[in-house]
Amino acid sequence: MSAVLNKPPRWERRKQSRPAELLAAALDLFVEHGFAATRLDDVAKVAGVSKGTLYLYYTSKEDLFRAVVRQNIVPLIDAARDEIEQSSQPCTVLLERFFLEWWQRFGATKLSGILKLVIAEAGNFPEVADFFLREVATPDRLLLASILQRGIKGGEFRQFDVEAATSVWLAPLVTMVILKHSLDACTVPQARVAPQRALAIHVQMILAAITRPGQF
Amino acid sequence: MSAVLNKPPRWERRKQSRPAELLAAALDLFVEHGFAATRLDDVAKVAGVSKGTLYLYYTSKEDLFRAVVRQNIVPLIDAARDEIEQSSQPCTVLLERFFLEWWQRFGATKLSGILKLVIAEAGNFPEVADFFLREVATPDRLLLASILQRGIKGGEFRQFDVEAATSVWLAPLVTMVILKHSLDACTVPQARVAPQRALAIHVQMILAAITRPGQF
DNA sequence: GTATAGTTACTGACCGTTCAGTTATTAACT
DNA sequence: AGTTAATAACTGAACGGTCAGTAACTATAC
Repeated sequence: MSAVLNKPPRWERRKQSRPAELLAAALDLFVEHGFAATRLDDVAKVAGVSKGTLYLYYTSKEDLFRAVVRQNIVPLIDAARDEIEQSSQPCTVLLERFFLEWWQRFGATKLSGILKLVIAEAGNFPEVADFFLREVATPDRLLLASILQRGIKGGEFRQFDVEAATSVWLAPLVTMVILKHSLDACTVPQARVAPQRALAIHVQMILAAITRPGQF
Repeated sequence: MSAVLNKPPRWERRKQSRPAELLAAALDLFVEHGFAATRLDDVAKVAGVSKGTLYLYYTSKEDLFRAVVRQNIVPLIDAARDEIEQSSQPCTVLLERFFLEWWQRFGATKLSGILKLVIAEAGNFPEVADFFLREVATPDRLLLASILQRGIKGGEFRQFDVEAATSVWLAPLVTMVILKHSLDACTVPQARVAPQRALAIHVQMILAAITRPGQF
């Protein structure tokens, strides 16, 4: 009669780990379905809690989204900024690394789905787009610009319109991300150039265009 | 008392013109808000009818969308195909015209908002994306491919992987369209290269890469 | 006066958000 | 150690608003 049944509790209190688990679930679902089409019910279910719990930690869907970006993407930019500022490598090398690691650490991962989401839904959620521009896109452009500026100041690169160049040269990365998360993901297999190869050519063209001849 | 008040009718029966008016309204709203976020109530209101009337002419939201594409975009492709088949101009000229007129007749107009919509919502509405690929994207790629093939056969162009090239060379057009309809439209004015100039360089690079030296 | 283009009112599903109530956990007091 | 009171993490039903689609009705035009 008095056997210790020791039934497991219906749930546990894990205040420490809930936020991270919710963010992980939210990241996956936002990437898969976008902002509007992601249901908070589903986020909660994937995180193993009820929807009410989600609201204990985040005040709204948008708040949840901001937290996802701050946890997953903003640190990437901060780390990159540190590396660039610390580094004493030639700017040609810094520039190549910028593009290659942008793709490796961001473009090729599911994180890039967030960029696609923002671009796709900017019109319907302007505050979300504003937030992303402020905390991610603009800092990212400034990072690239800082490398270019340094290269010009140090004489490695010739002089040119840095602001325009950053926009233009980031565009191919954005395209690759968008295709990866839209048409590529859903239908007929399209003939596509491998990202690595496209990147290599991109960098090669840029360097050919701005490196001072005979430098070093 | 018996003054002829001559009150105007509360509405008119205009079976002929309703469909076109509904399509025009739908095009504008789809371009502005996307597929999911466009309300059929609003489409009807802009067209000057009630939502019930919309359902007299189109069986569903998706049906309405297909009609918008068939009325506005498919004819562009058919017209282009005719022009290309009829034309006896050199393929270098045909190729340049393909890109310039792609932009003029489609990219620069609000029609390109439909392409952005499809890319943005392909994941959530796979049937819509499939339809668009079948009736627009693939025929468009084949159009470009046909010019390239003809150029190769006629000796104007050297031999190369036409299928891969079409995908790659359409990508910049797609990027320009997407940027025009997302971040560009909503926030901080970004430094951007004018589409015309980007196109000119794009064409120039392609021709430099594939024209047989000394041809003509 | 009748066929039908058109309207209006409705249904049912969906989803972000809230909150009253429930349960695991901790602390306090025997 | 065992009982109990207090706390706070968590649940899930319900609310309020939205919207695609439907159906019952009405005015128009011939």
